[in-house]
Amino acid sequence: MPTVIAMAVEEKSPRSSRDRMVRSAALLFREHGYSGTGFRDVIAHSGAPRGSIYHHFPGGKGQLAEEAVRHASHAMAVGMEAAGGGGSDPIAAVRGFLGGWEYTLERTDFRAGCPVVAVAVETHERPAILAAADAAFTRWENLLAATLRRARVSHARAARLATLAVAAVEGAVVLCRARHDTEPLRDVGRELEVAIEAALPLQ
Amino acid sequence: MPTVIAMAVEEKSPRSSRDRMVRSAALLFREHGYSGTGFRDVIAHSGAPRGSIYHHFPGGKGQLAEEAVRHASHAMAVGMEAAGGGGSDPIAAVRGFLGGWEYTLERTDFRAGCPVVAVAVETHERPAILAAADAAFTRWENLLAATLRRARVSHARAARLATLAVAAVEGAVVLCRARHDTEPLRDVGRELEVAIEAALPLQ
Amino acid sequence: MPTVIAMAVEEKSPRSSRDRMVRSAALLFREHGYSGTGFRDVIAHSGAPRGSIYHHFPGGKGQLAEEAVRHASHAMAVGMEAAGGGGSDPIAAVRGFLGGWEYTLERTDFRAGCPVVAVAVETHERPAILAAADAAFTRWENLLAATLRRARVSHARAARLATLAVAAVEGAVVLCRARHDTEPLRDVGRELEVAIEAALPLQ
Amino acid sequence: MPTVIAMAVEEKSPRSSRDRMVRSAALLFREHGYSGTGFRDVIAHSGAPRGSIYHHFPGGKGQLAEEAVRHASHAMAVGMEAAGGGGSDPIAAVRGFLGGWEYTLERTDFRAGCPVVAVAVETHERPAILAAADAAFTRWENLLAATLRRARVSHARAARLATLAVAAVEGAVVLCRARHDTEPLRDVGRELEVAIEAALPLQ
DNA sequence: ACCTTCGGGACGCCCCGTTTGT
DNA sequence: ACAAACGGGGCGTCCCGAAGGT
Repeated sequence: MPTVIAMAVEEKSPRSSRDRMVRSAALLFREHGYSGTGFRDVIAHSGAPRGSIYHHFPGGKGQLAEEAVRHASHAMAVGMEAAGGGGSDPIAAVRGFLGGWEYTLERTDFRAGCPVVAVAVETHERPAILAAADAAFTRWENLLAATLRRARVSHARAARLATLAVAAVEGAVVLCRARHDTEPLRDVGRELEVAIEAALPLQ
Repeated sequence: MPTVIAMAVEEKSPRSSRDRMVRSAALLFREHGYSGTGFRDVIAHSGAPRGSIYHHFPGGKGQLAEEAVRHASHAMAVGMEAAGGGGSDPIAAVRGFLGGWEYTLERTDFRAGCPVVAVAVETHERPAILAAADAAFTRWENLLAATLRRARVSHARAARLATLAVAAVEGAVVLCRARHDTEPLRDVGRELEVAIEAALPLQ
Repeated sequence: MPTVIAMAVEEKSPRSSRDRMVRSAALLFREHGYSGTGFRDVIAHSGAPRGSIYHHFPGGKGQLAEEAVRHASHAMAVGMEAAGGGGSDPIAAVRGFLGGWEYTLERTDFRAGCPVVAVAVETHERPAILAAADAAFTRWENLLAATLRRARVSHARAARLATLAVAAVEGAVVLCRARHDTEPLRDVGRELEVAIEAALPLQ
Repeated sequence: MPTVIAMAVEEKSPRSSRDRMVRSAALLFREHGYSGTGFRDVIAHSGAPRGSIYHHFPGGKGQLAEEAVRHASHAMAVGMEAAGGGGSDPIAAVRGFLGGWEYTLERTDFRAGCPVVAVAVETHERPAILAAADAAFTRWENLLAATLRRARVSHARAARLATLAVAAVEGAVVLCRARHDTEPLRDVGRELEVAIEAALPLQ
């Protein structure tokens, strides 16, 4: 149910002013990237007061990005688990991961990609930003790898396949934005399913 | 021969002041992204005169990015062809593609990624920029797909596998930058090889 | 005894949180001026709690500055009296005044000047700040003038010489900071002594 | 002729946009100090365009301050020479120096002091700012010292008296601003004259 | 009484991508 | 082919309240 995943990322009910800023940052980063998103944009999008930024994020934009990445990481993980990430069907798990992006791309007319990737493609002074991005990717890989292992794929193979899936889907999202078409994501999905089925033990 | 590829991207002998700006833009985009790279940086890196920008690029920063993407697209394609992209060994072709990135990542201590991805993750007013990125990805896919077809993989399957390869490698480069480690790229490479071999017809 | 004077300004044992803020403000003003010193700096330097500012100083930064000037005025006056300002040797009194600054300049590597001057060179909305500065200068002049009168210098002459001394020493402190050298202060001291001796009645 | 001096500082006919910025900076620094004067104020006062600042002063505010100090230094020196600084009457030279400030203070209702002092009372990252202030003070001292030497005062004594005069006048300007009265300046002037006359050789 | 959280608009300096004159 | 000049926005920080906890 891709909608569920996307909702986990996008529709989380706004709570505090601070949370809204983090969520807005994630939403804006995935469209305009880190450098392309200004505090001004975050303020306008979240409706948060301007003077509160430094109060909530003394570490400045870097800290905001760090938390936005963690927020996106968590939201996606929750969505993946809801889509079967806790079970033993790796195909379903990958479909959930992939479907979430397909939904997001179409819903935003290919303006939005993955905020974690958007932050990770820029060199940052603050290494914690990249560390948060790494943690996000690793978490998603672990979710998929666990599903594969539950389907009796070997530990090492499961890890590699999970890395392949995360990398391929994230890469495909970029291709889709450039092509203004979800075909790359669907093609990647089909081949990932083939690769996973081939890795499953007989019966 | 990764070195050959990387050289094709990085060491192309500078010719005109205009070419140097395009090349510098590509080198800077892959580190700091589109918005994170200013004209000032391009000027400083290329040594070109300040006032020449709008003489050479009346379309402004967007035009420069467009040409930088085309430049990177071409350089990478040349490198891939040199690494076996013209032959009938798809494994070698993928290894060439992948090895180029591994070399670049390590040489720059993971500061540099793919300039095409860096440009594609931001929404642009000028659609031609994304079109150029799409053309780059498509060209690389076509190179790999042609190799697969020459190895007797069906047309449709070859296209999908090529898309998987480009998406997975580009995604893995992002993962590697976040992890400060080339392991994701190597894992992706191993699984891509497995998938390709499984797709080849029996002898 | 210059050390005594400086101690009176700098080492006064901290009492209440409020007093520490006033003292910190004086110490920071003499280095960075009024506009160059923010509440943030005062908080950090004094260790006072952030939310207490407007409890203790409802008049805001202006009130803090006013009290800082009064604090500095008093501390300097105490030091001058300790150095002979209560006696009948004007030369000793001037030496005490001057020596205090020489000590402060050297101890801070010429980063710190007179906080009263630092506040007086800026136009303020709140006139009470300048009034406090005027009171400080006047108090110091009166101390020196009283010593001169006790040495039998006429009332009017004593007042003028005291003004000269205060003005010259304060001006010399500024010159010393610019020159990163105490020579101007020493030169001014020598000439002030000559002028005072010339003003003393024979025998 | 104090008016002449003040005109040299204040009424210099504006030439380039850049010169107007430097002049405005000097005029604003003398009222609000270095930190109290923002680029916005300089822009508004000079009428210069905002975007030109970084073009004309790549060194930022520090460079602007440096040049403003040099501008003030030169203007004052020109005024002093016009008021007798080139002759052999030290009393006239001091009167010219002092009268310029008296005129400025009254004309601005004691809002304006010496821009060089205003800059020198703050600690600066850029040491060149303080160096420029030192050069200004030294230049003025040398002008007065030369006059004293021409009146046959010994080299060393002339230097010390010149330092006393510059320090006392600059200090007195600060006192006058605090007191909102030119009396300190007049008192200092009388005592400086006495001291200088005492230093002159008998006919 | 004392202190904290949170908020609030304005402005700090710097630098951006661009246009205007040669 | 280039330098000068331009207006707007970058992030960070300013000084100051409002509301509430202890």
